[in-house]
Amino acid sequence: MREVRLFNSLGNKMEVFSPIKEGEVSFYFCGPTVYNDPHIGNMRPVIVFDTWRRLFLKLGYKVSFTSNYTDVDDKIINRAISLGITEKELTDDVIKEYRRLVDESNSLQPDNTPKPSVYMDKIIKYIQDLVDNGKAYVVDGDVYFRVNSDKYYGELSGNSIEALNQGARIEINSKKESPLDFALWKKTEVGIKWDSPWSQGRPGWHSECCVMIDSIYRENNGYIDIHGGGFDLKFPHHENEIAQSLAHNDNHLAKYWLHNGFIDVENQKMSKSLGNVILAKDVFATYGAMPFRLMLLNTHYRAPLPFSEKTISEAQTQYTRICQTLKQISVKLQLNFRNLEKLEEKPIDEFLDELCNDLNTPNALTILYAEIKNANNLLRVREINYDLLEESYSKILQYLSLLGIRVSLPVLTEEDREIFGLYNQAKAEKDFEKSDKYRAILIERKIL
RNA sequence: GCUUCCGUUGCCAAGUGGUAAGGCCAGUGACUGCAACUCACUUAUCGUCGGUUCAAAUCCGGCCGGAAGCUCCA
Repeated sequence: MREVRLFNSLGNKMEVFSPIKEGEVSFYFCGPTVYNDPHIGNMRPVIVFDTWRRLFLKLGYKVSFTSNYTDVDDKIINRAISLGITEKELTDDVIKEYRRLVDESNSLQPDNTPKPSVYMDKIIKYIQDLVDNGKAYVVDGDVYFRVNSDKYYGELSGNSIEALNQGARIEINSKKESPLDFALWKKTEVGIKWDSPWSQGRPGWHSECCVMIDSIYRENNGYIDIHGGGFDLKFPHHENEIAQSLAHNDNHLAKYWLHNGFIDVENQKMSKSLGNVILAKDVFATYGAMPFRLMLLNTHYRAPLPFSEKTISEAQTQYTRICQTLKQISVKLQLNFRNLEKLEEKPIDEFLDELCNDLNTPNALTILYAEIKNANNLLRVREINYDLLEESYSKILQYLSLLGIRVSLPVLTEEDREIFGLYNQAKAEKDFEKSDKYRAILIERKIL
């Protein structure tokens, strides 16, 4: 199998991918907290990790892809209260919208989409295990993880317990043994809560992913190949996940940790407090989901991505050109009675090499553009070489499929072919009035 | 303060030791009945100072500038 290199945040270096189980990839990325309309930043991991997924599938791996919806959270409770609806009504709505956006971005839906609310028994059991083995302790109905019990703590983020202690802010919560300890369970008064051995309350955010992975991938002792998420999740979220997994299963939860960069707006992180949040549905409606996806792939997934009117409309231009060329090829091939249903898949090694190098989509796109140019050159000559054109077409379609860029192409009917013939004939006879008429029809049918 | 990362042409963006990919915009030219599309050509020595090296955008150090994390956040 082709070698895949990926940058492992755990260790901060490039590594050759070697799956836990031959030929299989278990993949998890931290999904959204479903309390609000997803913004464009939420879509970056969706699209980035979907592209990774497509690559592994193409290479012949059996991929198990999981992404959670965090449906238990203070923000959810607060918003539900302010809207006067239940938490479930709110999260169901947001999940529905999120799934729609995933579809629209041409990302494959995950194989599993666990939610903490339905894993509550397992979460409680998991926390109890940590209490039992001394890695966690109970105070006043809260349960905290004992960070000092983990001598490797800080491995992922490059922090050390000493350094973190220095930088720690003054803690309001003095119940904890150490300011670095984090909550596994919190006793609560307000909002949805569950019974537990310690109190009525809710689990901490850091435990949820651990438990769901532990549960879904139990046969692997809760150890998966790849865990992804945004850069900001590295610390403390992922650090804490690793700490729990080490304490519970004696493994690092995932062999490879992948982190995608942020989308910046006006050179700053997009955040609610800055008031620069841009909703995915708005961008999709204005510019289209495919240009948005293309814009993301224009930049390497680990790099920050500046979002602006300029970057998105540039991607729109690029997308339009790709579509235009592809449509022209498709029509030409159909007029030549080529069977587009059963295209022979031409090798695309060069392209795969780029993606296999830590998903270098910018370089992969360079290859795509070269092929587009090649196709355009094939199209503009008088005597078209249909074999070469078909080969080019096959490659471009494969490229786009790997990148998850969807293009809608016309399927010619008998009538279409006829009109096309008449159009060409009129043009040859220099009857431009007639040819303009046919051209208008062809344009209306989205063939030209 | 501590941790992580970044600084490449007008804009976006690859390249991470062997002499600067690609895209957008712009300009020139070509094709064309008109329009659209398309094609060809043109445009940077890599924040800065110093070091290592036969050779550095690429490694090391200082400085300047920017972002993120340390607190809910993709």
